[in-house]
Amino acid sequence: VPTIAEVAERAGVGVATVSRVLNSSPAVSRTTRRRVLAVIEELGYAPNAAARALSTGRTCAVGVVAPFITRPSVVERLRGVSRRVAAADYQLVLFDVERPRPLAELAGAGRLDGLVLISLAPSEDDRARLRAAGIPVVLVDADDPELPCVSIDDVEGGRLAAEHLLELGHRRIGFVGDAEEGPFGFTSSPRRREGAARACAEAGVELLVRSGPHGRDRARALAAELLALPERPTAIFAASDAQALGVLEAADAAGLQVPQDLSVVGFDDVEMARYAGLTTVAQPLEESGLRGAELLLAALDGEPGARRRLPLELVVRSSTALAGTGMRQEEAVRSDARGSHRQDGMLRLT
Amino acid sequence: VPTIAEVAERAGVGVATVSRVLNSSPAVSRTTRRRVLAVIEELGYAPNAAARALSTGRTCAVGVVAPFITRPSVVERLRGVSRRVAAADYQLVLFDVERPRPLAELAGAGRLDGLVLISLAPSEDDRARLRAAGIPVVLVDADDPELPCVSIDDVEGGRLAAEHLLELGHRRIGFVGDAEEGPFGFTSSPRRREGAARACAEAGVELLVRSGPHGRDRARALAAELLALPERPTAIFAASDAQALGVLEAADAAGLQVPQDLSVVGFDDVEMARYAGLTTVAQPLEESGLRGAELLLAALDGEPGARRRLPLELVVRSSTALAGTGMRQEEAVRSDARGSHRQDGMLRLT
DNA sequence: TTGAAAGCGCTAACAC
DNA sequence: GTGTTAGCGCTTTCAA
Repeated sequence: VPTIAEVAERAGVGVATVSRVLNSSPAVSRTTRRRVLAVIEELGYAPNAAARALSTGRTCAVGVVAPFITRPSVVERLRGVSRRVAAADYQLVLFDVERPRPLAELAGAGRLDGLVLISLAPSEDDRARLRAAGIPVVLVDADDPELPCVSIDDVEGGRLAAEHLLELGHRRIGFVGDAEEGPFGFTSSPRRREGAARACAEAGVELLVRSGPHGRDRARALAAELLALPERPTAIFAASDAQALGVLEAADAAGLQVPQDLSVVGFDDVEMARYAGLTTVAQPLEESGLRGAELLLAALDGEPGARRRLPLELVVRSSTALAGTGMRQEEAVRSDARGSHRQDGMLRLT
Repeated sequence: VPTIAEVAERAGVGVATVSRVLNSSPAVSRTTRRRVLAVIEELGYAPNAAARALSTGRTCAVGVVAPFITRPSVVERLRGVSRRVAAADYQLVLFDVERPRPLAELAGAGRLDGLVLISLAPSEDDRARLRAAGIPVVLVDADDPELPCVSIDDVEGGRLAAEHLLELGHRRIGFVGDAEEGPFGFTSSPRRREGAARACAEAGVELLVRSGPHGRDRARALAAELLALPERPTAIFAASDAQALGVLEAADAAGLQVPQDLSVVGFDDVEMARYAGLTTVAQPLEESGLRGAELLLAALDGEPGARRRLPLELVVRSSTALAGTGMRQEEAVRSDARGSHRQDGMLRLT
C-alpha cells in the first residue's frame, strides 16, 4: 500500500504538495497538480483514513445507534440516515443495540464525529460524557428539550386515529399499546394513547386501554382480552402497525371480520401495513432519518441545533368501516357530504 | 479530552506503562496497574481510536456492503453480522449501496480491516484491489470459487419447492422470478428456477417461466400474465417471498382463491411470509450473517477461508393445497401415509 | 507556488 | 517491571 511519501518522491515534489492536491487546495500550480494526480492514479494511492483522522481530529464517520434493527420502522429510518450520510461522503457506523448501553462505550473519540440516535433517549450520564467529548448528538423519533431532534406529534397522531374511528360512529374503542416504560426508557405509545383518549373524552367516549411489552404476539394477547369483554369494542387503535397486525390476528382468532365486526387502526405505515390493507397514521419514516442526518451534518459544521416536526397523515385503507355497517369510508363519503378531513388534506383514500 | 500522556504524568509512570495497562499486558505490577486504572477512571480517559489504528495498522472495524437495505432478507442477514461483529468488539461500518460501486472506494485503508458482502458479487477489479490492500472479504448469500462465502443450494431449494407442488398433484406450474442479470451482477433466481425446472422435467411437467426485474409489483404483473394463460397454472413458485406476495395479489385481482384455485410457494421465509401464511423454502437468514462475520473474523486472525453451506427447509403454510381439491397438506397427510418429506425432516407444518 | 518539519495519540522495540 | 523513543501517514504552519 503506497503512502503519501512515495507519491511525493515519485512525482518529484514534497509531501505537503501532494497533501494539497489531495485536499484540493488552490495553492498548487496546474502542472504540478496534474503530475501528482498522474502518480496517484498510477500507484492506485488512497490516503490512510486513520492517519488523516489523527491529524485533523475529524473522522468523517458518524454513528447510528438503533434498537431492534429488525423493526421495519427503524430500518426505514436507518435507510434515510444512510442515504444522507453517504451523500455527504461520511461513513456510517452502525450500532444495533439490544439493550441500553452507555453510549460513551460506543463512541470513543477518534472514531466518530457525531451520533444519531433512533428511537432512543440518552441517559443523563450519556449526555454529559458526549458533551464533554464534543460529540454532537441528534435524536430521531424522540423528543428532547436540549438536543436537536426530529419527531412527530404523537398526541396529535393518536387524536387523528381516534377521530377517524369516532367519525365512523364507533363508541366502544379499544387501545393496544406498549407498556409505559420501554426497555430504552422511551416509548411514544403513551402519548399516542393520550391523544386518542382526549379525542374520545371530548366525544364522551371512554378509551379501553390495554398495554404491555412491545411485539405483535403481545398485542395479539391484549387485543384478545379486549375482544373478550362483555361489551366488546367495535374498533381498536394500536400504537404501531406491528401491534395492529397482532390485533388483526386476534380478530381472526375470535372469528371476527375486519372491518365488518371490528375496525382497526395502526400507526407508522410500514410496508406491511400497505400489504395488509391497514388503516394507519402514516409518518415519514425514511425522511425522519434523512432529516436527522441533516441536523447532525449541520451540527458538525458548527451550525446550531434545531428541532424538526414531521407531518402526520391518516391513511384510510380497508381495516376501518362505519360502525355496525361494515361500509368503507369511501362508500360512506359519497352520501356524507361533510368529508371534514378531506379539506385539510389529512385524509387519503387508497 | 485527556491523552495517554496526561494519564501517564498523573499516575507518575511512562506512557508505555499506561499503554501496557490499556492492552492488558502481563508485564505490569499489580500496584502500578491499579494506580494507572485509577487515573484512567478519574480522568474518564479513553484511547483515541484513530491513533491506535495508525499505530497498529488495525482498525477493529469491518465493513458490510449490502444492496437495498430495505429488503427484509438483507436486513435479517445484516442483523446476524451485526451481532457477531459486536460480540467480537469490532465496529460495523455500513454501506447501503443502491447501485454497484467500486468497493475500493468504500474500503480505503486505515478504515476497515475486512469486508462482508451481502447478496453481492465483487467485480474482478474489486477483488484485485482488495487483495492488494490486504483486506479480506467474505461473501454472504453469494457463491465464489476463491473467496470464503456462506450460501445455500439454490438449485436444491428450487427443487424442494417444485417437488412439494408436484406431490400435491400440480401439473401446470408457473415460475415468477428475477431477470437473469440483477443490477449487481448477481441473482439466485435463475438457479432456483433451474432446480424447479429439473424437478418438473423429471415428472414430465413443463415449468412456465416468467421473469423480470425484482420487486413485488413486477412479480404481480408477471403472475397476472401467467394467470391469463389459456391453460392457467394451478400453482406458482416465486423466487422470493416478496415476489410471492405479488403473486398473491395477482391471484386476488384475478378473483382466484389461494390455495383453492392457486397454490403459491415463496422463498426465504421472511417475517411477512409467516404473517401471510405463505408456504416457502426457508433459509436461515440471520445465521447466514452470523456465519459470514465469523468467517471474516477468522480471516482477520489469519485462519484460512472456508465455505459454509446452510440448510434449507420447506415450510408448509396455507398457501399450498392439493391440486383441484383445496385441501391443505396437513389434512391430506392424514389420509396419505407416504409423508415422504417427513422422514428427512425437511417438512414442517405450521 | 513549494518544501521542511512539527505534531496528532498511540504502540512496540529497546535499554535499563 | 518500567521508561525512552522512534515511528505509523497525514495535515499544517512557517519559511523560502
